[in-house]
Amino acid sequence: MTMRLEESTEAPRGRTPTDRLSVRVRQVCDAVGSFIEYWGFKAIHGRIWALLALSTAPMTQVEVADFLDVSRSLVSGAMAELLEHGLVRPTADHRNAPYVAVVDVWPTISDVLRGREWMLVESARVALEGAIEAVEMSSDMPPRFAVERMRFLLRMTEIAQTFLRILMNLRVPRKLEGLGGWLKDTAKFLQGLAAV
Amino acid sequence: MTMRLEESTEAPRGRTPTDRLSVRVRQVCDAVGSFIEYWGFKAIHGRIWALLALSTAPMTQVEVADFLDVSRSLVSGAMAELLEHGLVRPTADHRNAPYVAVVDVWPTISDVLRGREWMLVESARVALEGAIEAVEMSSDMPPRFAVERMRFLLRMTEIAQTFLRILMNLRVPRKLEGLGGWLKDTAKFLQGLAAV
DNA sequence: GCGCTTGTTCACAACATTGTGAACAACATC
DNA sequence: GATGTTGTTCACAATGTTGTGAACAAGCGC
Repeated sequence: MTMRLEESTEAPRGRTPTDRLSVRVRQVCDAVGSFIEYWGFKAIHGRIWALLALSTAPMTQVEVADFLDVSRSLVSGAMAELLEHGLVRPTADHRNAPYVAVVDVWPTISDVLRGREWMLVESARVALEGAIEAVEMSSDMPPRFAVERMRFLLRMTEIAQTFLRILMNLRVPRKLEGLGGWLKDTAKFLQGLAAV
Repeated sequence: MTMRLEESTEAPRGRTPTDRLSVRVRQVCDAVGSFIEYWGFKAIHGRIWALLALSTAPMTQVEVADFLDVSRSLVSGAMAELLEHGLVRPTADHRNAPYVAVVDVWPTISDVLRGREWMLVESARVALEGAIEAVEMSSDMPPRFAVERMRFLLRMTEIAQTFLRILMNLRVPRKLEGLGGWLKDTAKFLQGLAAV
């Protein structure tokens, strides 16, 4: 992963707007891009989504490409993927309809957790089960591998799966006021745990 | 990120052990590697750590390289980084002391959260503040960018920081029994939230 | 139809990442 | 010391990722 925290000082290529506000907005897009990149998407997805989320009007791919100073081909591909994930929506169903951001991103995060994280934990769990079985078969003396360590890790994968299952079913409040209370409860609870 | 869920069927290069148990253990190492790769480390880190964690005896770099079927140079570099992160420990302080895994990985996870995630959120927050200021300066009519959207996102970054702060101070129980109760409490709480 | 804009596709360039092998340095043992 | 083993470093190959530009397709307005 490349950390792109510094803003770019390169000369813009063409119709890229350079007024104070646009520059600031582009910085936000870059920051969201870096953030989202860390979570398994590509930076360009976050940049496009952030721009659409901040724009008052729907935007075409050309407008997005110009604003973000990237090629139209890059926007085209990324937009198709955003659409697939339901993170972006065309404002009509004809070809050239401009796009808006879908602000409620939780369903997508939930999908990502289900799709990737679950698979990773599950394959670790299966591998551990296989290894435990193999240890019990073998009659190494002295034993090369610690079966109780394996059982510990196996238990950890099961715990992780429990967590993921719960997270996947979690309903995060959509509105900010609801979220505030939700956050407060959760924070208080976690702080209690921190004191253990 | 490359998903390496299938096990390798290539012919081993040299002294790589191929008995049933070793193959299973190697599968576990690969699974842990894939998992940890997703969390911002390299797969090789996870593989080495898992191997040391499962091994009953401390291992030298050569033994690790042979078992995992990779070059010594790769192990050397990765081991240095693991040491730096405190995920691995030499069993003595002379040069050729074999290594063992540090099982308590929470401090490192905490460091990662502080180091990367915090920076990412913080730079987004700063960028948003800048953009909000720029909007208030400008007198666009009609406005091109939605300042209330920005405020919403700003609030989200602050919430994320609250969470991260709490997580960073969190004490996760070291022992499995303690962890069981901890997990149970947390799960119950989260399930409560899910019902909101 | 014709021109113009928009979106898509694809081959490729630029770059980053991961792992290798060979040369070397640091030790241990004889 | 000589010898062998272990760990480190570095230039590099192999591969993957990200973004480009040009060619093309699909619409829209005339």
